[in-house]
Amino acid sequence: MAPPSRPAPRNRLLAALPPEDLATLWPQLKLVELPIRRVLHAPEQPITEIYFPETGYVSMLVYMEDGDAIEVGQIGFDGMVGIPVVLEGDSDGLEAMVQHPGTALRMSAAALREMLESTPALHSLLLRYALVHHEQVARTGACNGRHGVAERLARWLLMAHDRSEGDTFSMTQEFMSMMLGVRRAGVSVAAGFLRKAGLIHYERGEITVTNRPGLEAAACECYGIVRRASDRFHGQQILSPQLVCQ
Amino acid sequence: MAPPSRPAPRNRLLAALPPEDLATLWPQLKLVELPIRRVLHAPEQPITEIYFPETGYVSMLVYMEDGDAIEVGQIGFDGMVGIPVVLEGDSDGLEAMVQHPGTALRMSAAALREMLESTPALHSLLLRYALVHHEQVARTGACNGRHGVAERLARWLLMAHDRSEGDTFSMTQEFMSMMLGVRRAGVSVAAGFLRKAGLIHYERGEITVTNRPGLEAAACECYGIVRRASDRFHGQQILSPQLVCQ
DNA sequence: AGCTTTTTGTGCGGTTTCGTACTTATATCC
DNA sequence: GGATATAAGTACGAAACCGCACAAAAAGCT
Repeated sequence: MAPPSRPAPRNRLLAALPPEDLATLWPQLKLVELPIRRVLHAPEQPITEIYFPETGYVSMLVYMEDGDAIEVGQIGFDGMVGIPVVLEGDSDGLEAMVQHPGTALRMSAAALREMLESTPALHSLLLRYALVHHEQVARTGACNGRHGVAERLARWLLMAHDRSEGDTFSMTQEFMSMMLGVRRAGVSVAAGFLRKAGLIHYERGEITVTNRPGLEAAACECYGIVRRASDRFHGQQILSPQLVCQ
Repeated sequence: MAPPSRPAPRNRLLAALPPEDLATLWPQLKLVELPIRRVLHAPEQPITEIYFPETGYVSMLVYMEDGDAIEVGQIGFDGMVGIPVVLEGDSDGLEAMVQHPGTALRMSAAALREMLESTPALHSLLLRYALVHHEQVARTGACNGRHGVAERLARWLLMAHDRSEGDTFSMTQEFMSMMLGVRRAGVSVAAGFLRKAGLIHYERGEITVTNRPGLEAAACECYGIVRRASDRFHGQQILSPQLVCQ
């Protein structure tokens, strides 16, 4: 787990940095594993490490009094985990939990704070990312209030697909029901609907997207809106095939 | 509408600035009216003016394809309208609409951008405010997904009460139903429930909070969580009576 | 092989909310 | 004063979702 060698990082924020800034940042970064369900940041706890995912992704969760949680955002290789540090805070009320295992480049929050002061391009980039993420959270919250389970499930699967490597990823219905804030039985019915329509295939925790355009049609508008905002931010860089729209 | 004379502003962000920074900022600020339903920022449109409300407050709204909207945040004298500018963006996907009329100190986005560079205390303050607001939006979104209409209405009334001057404010059920993203008939029933419980009184668009502790008990936990996060941010400054917890 | 655990499908009654519509009461306008 | 517009209460069938429970199938463990 020594500092990785020098090829361009998969993380799109790091990849968007000017080469000289990336070189300055590099010694601070350490390649770490993101094991499934690992909590990277707990609610109201000081954030000491920040993460730039390379593969896999992280869910931002709000916990309710009754112990139930609901997802309000996802962060994969398109973002960073630890936005409160960029906003000069120590913590926030959200939990950051690994949902799809993978790897990330990690650095200490203290080192990031220093870097932000000395590296204007990094500061600007992360602030603008914070804005894009804020839009994602706002839209997700609105979607929670107004769209049905099947539409939201389709949207959620598309978001997970975007941040996965292939068309298949591990995910139980129990987990999905937690993310969407609904009953597992509700997910079972909605997922059955999507499967009968030939959009997805799944079996004991392994989900495969078999018809992505169809899934996009089944999802609510919120998927496309958040996705386009993210694409606009990341600009016209070369994207992985499944991240290219339509 | 010339620059106002020099007493401490009601806006808590401005009031929290070091006096010398406030003095620098002052010439840029202009006292303006916030007429009800005025759209300060439209979705995806460049933000040219930012606002520090003194009285009244602004709703942050997400619009759906079908034209319906839902509120994801409120900004009153505890905040600023125009967070995307602080995050080095031009716009976001939200609409900022005046919900309770009042006044604000306004400045151009361009002037703010300059100030942010030359005034570290302002920059830091507004970034930390952006974080608090982000928490509010995240929690509101989670609340939309998991709590019922009556609980959310109680929460919403408390938030409106916090940002109003007295115990009475203007608000039709039609408007509330839009904010909560539910039917007007649903608000009618929920509001009737709160009235029968003696918590509020209302009549043709005039709502009065008659039992605030009772209303707090009727609301979901989300009110207190967001409120405490805001109080923590604003620190131990002297608060207006109705903003003091319990 | 036999047991346990995990994952998924399904059913059912109850509750909430929706969509829509109709009614009543109060302002406002001419 | 009468017409019109606005605000609010209510009703009712339909739909979505909940809580719960049980069954079946697959995977893992001893």
